Amino acid sequence: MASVTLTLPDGSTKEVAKGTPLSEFIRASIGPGLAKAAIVARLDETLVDLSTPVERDAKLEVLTNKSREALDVVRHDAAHVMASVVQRLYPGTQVTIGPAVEEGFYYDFFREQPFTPADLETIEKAVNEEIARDLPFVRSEISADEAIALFEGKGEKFKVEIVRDIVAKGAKTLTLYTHGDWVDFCLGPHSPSTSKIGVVKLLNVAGAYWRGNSANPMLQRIYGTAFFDKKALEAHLKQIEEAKKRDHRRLGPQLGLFMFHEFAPGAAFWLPNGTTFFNILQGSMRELVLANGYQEVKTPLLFDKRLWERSGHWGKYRENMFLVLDSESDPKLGIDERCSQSLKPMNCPSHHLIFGMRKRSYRELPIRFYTSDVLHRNEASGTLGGLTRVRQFQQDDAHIYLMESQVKDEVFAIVGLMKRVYDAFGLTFNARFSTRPAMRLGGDDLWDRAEGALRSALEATGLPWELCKGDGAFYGPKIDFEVTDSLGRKWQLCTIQLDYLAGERFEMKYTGSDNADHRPVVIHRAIYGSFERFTAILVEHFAGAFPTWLAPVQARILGVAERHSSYARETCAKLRALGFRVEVDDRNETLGSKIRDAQLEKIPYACIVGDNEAAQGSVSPRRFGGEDLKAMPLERFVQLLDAEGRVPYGGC
RNA sequence: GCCGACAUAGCUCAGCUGGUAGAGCAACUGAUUCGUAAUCAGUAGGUCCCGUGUUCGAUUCACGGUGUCGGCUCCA
Repeated sequence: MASVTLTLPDGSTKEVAKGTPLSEFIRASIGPGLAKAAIVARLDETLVDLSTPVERDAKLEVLTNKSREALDVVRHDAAHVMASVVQRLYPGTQVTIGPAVEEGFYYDFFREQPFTPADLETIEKAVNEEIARDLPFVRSEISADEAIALFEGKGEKFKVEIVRDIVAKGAKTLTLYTHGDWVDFCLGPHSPSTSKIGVVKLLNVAGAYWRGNSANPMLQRIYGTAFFDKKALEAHLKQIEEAKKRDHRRLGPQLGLFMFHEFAPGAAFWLPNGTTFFNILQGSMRELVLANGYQEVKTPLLFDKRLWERSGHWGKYRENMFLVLDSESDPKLGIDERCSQSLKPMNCPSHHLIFGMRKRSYRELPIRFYTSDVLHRNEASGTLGGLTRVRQFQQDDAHIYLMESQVKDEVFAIVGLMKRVYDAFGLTFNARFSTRPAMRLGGDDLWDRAEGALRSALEATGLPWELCKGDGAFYGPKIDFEVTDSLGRKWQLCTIQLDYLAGERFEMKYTGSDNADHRPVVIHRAIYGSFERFTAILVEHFAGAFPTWLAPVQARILGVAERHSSYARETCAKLRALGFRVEVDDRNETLGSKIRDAQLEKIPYACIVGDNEAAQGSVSPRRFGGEDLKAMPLERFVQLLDAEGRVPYGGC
């Protein structure tokens, strides 16, 4: 019998008879321990079932419950098991798809009646029973016709649609997986049997459109998660709890940062502490950009719709714009004809108008206009949520007008500013470089130059980045930055976009050294993204315990007894005069309870003042978290605040 | 916008099948004058989200609306 060679991760090689199932090979040639622990295997680059026969020379890696990819596989297993249970418990329910996702898995079902939380409990229990039954996952192949007949016979319209699509793409045979008496069409791989899954927890049920298209029927998506053992599941649930505690929607009002009201859905009220916070973000960004060649401008909030017609937004994004009704317009007309103005949803066109106010020289370039005006976008009601998705917001928005030859240096400079800002907050980030999409404007030579400039700028920064082929905007390539917060969650904050279209649309031009007119290239860029969203991320990143330079209240002076009030107030006044954000707590409460409140409000320093401090002109600061710095002269505390209170990226 | 859930005191939440609401914390008043995460006592606090309906009677049931939450779609 012919044999083939498998190369193991340690580099050793083993001969095996051709056609031997992997599981056999692992048991016989590596060890029964690993055979028992194995969940899936990687043959060369592909994940495969352990039942797969070995047909050719390959590299082999056996994945066990130590592997993240194996976890994804059993989560997919769990989705299958859940679907089988749901169809048994709720006859008539149709199945669609059910993949593993970042945190677990889901399965989309079609059923008229909604699943209730009680249903989820029932399903979860049944799923875990099914896991305990240790049913093997059995793989089989059938022809396309058989597959269609099979699912048509079951009345599974959605499955039939998927199968037909795959057949249309040229597939002749399809893979099925069966566990117990339940069968699904699926590419796999799956683990050997249900007991590999460990433990399943169902989390919630949500609506989802069939194939993600709002014109299609609404399905019910059941989200769940699976782990190899209970301990890991509990750790995960704890992590969800921790994230909940940090939720900016809860902490924001609690810390006096912001609130919402039903009279203005999607628009924040910035409370005193929040306004201070906002102003710190805004002021430090202003200092930073002004020190780096930007010019701040302010433009109207309300614009004639002709501006949006010129920019191209009126045709495509009118749905999301707040229109202003002309009071004298004819009520019989459509809304489009009755509105001639809208609140601005973005700053770019108004910056373009400033650029175009007069003839520009190449000597002036790059010109950098910075604005943090209020913007309005009429987002669909169902999408609103906290500060991350709002209708009214402000951006640290800038548009840079420059020659193509300046793009590389400019992008490099922007990334440098961004790095300074994100480093200050302890946010790590990675870049994604998006190149020309299929639908695009401009010739290949233009795109070659544009992508080349962006890429070389990125490479010059030395930051890691990944290529996203074809994800660019139709008017130019872009770089997206994704930051990772203290809980490991990723947020897409900003993009640097190259725009070759705006120059045309707004007939922008500058006179070059050749005394001829040229179109400038435009760069759209923001570092925070929006102040609202950035605030939300920072609140959750720091769990509300901001560093001294960012804290709305940097220190609170606590009198030990009421007779220390006047000294507390004097001290507070002195610190305020020096520009620090300080307040006094001279309520008739015990020191312990005042300390507790300062701690709950996450104020960086609680300064205790009593008889000793009043006599010596000192304070006894206690750091957030409990560290007692003991009595120190006020001047020393001033030095401390001064050092910690400085914005790490303010100015130059 | 779509699917589902939720909305009770400032906050966190009780309130079984319909009979006009309760706790803790916060607030207020008084006592207490205190040294690093909650001093004690008392008082007050409600359009049970809004509207309509069913009912002798609605916080509770039905319908409509608003907002919020979990998702989908969207995010120039």
